Amino acid sequence: MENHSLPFLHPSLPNHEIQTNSHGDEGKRKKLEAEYQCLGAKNISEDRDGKVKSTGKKLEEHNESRKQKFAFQTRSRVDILDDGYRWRKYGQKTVKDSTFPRSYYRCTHKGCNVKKQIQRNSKDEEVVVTTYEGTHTHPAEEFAAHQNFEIILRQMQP
DNA sequence: CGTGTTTGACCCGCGC
DNA sequence: GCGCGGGTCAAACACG
Repeated sequence: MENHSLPFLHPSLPNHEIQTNSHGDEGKRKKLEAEYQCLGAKNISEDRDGKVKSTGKKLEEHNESRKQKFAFQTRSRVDILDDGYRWRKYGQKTVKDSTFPRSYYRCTHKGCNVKKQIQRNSKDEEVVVTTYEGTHTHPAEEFAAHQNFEIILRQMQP
């Protein structure tokens, strides 16, 4: 409330738990939660150099910038929540245990490699699982983030 | 024209 | 080693 940016995009935010509003797939949710916590604990190195010549892995930069993942669920009809950032879709895959595909977004900014994936639950169509990965290195645009901030907060509280 | 979406191919880790 | 599941690339396309 004191900042313009959303709380789940802050680097200093601890690992928030996934909203346990689902009345089904509790085991799966717990598994997902554990996975996310594990991912948040360890650092994920991104080495996607296999495109050109994957003769060997280049670990030139093993910086300790741990990519944190943060997932939460919201109840909304539309799966695109404008959080004040500009996202460019770069992929869409179908997950096995879900009838709806999962969309992959990336923040369109120079040097800001923040990824975000949006998945809709197959059981409850209204439930949208949003997973953020990384931290923005630039301020967000301030047009409608305020409104959506309130909406998301309202949806996140039990 | 510039920017974002679509969509199949490709890559990679993992289990068998 | 091979198939599968998941993540990404990038060319083609759509739209202002």
